[in-house]
Amino acid sequence: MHDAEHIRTGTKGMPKDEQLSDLADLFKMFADSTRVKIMFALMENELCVRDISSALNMTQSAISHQLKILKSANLVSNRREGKTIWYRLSDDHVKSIIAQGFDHILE
Amino acid sequence: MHDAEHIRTGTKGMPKDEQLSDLADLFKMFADSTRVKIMFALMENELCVRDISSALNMTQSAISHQLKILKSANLVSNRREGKTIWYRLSDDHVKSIIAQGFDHILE
DNA sequence: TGAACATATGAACAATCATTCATATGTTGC
DNA sequence: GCAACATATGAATGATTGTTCATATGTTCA
Repeated sequence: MHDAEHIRTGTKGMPKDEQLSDLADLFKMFADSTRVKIMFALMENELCVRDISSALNMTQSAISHQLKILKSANLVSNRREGKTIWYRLSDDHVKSIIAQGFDHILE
Repeated sequence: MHDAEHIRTGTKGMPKDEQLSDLADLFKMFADSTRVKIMFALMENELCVRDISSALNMTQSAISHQLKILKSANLVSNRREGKTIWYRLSDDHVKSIIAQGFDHILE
């Protein structure tokens, strides 16, 4: 099911400190409601910064800062098309992680 | 696969603001390496505070504070047995969420 | 080239948060 | 009751971080 099945099942011992730090850093990306909203918005369509700003009713600057953070974590990618820059989720793991989180919340 | 399948697949629209905040709050619990290490340690066995303190080489107080936070989020539970208090993961979602995170990291 | 638009970025500020230190609470056995 | 042990808790502090404001970069079109 998971590449990290041995982790879910608790076998093979504790990973290295650095890996657990990386894991915490990954979850940090999902630990802010603005970033979660951005990723959620990107689940359906590619969007430009202004689309997201108005969808979340937030400043262009705030969104831009967060997109940069998400990009540095390789969770979103972008492409330029003239003046506008289109953002998208980098891969399906984002969807999986969010869905898994919802599973816990919706119980 | 998931209770929140419609989320993973991106159908049914955007959840309420409060839900996305709750989601961010959940991931906040995994966004600190100390807490991740604690949860990891609890994957195999029930442990008491002192067990965890020495396993992570951290202060009893620091661990106790984090355990309180994890407990308030219903991610860990405990039971008293004389002087010692045993902690355990509340349910398997914790393992699933961590495993999912590792899937992304280990790519 | 210059104006208009879209996005990025740096500095500053307020808020959040993890750890430490000191101390309190709770439990056991004598 | 009292000492010894196990854990919890409150206040203080240093570090991290999200947003804002002002401004810079980059692109198009006339």
